[in-house]
Amino acid sequence: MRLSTKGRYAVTAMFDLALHEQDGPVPLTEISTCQTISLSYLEQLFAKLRKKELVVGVRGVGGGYRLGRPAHQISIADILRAVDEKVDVSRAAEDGDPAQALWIEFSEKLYSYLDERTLADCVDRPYVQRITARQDDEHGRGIVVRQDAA
Amino acid sequence: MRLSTKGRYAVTAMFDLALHEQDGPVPLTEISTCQTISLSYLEQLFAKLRKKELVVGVRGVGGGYRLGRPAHQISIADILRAVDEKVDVSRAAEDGDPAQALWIEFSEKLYSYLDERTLADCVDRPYVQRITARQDDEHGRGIVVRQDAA
DNA sequence: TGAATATCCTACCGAAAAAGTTGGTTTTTG
DNA sequence: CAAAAACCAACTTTTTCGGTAGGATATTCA
Repeated sequence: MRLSTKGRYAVTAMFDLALHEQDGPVPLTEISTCQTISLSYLEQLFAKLRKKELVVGVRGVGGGYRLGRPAHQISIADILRAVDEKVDVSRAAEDGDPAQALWIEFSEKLYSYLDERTLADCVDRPYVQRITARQDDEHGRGIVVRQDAA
Repeated sequence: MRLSTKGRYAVTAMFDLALHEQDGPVPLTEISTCQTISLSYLEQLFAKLRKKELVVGVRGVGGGYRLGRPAHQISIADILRAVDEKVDVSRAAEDGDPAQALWIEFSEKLYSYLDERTLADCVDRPYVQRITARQDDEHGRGIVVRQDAA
């Protein structure tokens, strides 16, 4: 189990894709500038996400990335596992140490918790829908904070 | 938020202390040999735990470490925060990016989940079943997907 | 008193991971 | 063709992880 800034980058990027799911593919340049992550680092993360089929790349002008499957079928744990590729929760399950056994028990609970949390759970809420609705009417999507919505 | 082998070391060590709470202080040499972690690395971790008053050191022969307070008052999140000392969950809360906002929302839920899991919960099972039964109507896995509770 | 046990403390080290950089190539659209 | 984008690989820098080394201090017990 691992959860660091790397995982946060991946999850927030996936949030972004989920938020703009109906607007066609989201280019990484947008996420990069919007979230101050280097483009190439994002590319490396998305290579892993694509390998796990959590995202689909669309090449060429107007391309970008889309979700690999519906948002309610992608859990946070899926995303973390994809970018970490270190799922050895049970490093020493057999040595009979009680404290180790308790850790395994705990981490399994944590995983099942993270497996229950889908992108749809996190994104589909009225508050966010209102925020993004303002952005989506414009095709630009560059700067997030607008002064007026004319 | 960060969760890696470092956090696991700290948590399992704290499990150990909680398990032997009534047997007097537990020396780090014991945890070290029992769990194949280097003594000095453990000492470094416990320096941080002691700074946050999660443990109390007892010097001299027959010494070791005891819990700093009752097991039901120490959460897993407490332990992780102590050894990570990087609690900047809200790295850019104000820049208005919806995806970032969603991450903050999510990580706060995760933290509150980890804050409810105390050492006592993990070590002393029957006691905990009562606690968690109070939290979510469904007993068992402790899956808290809904957050309607005000 | 002195030896043994243990916490406490500081500095340093090597390996690994994280994060970013550079410099491309393909694919697609206009 | 030019621009926008995914794709790809090699590289560098920075940080963290886990460990090593060498102590100092406190306590117990013979």
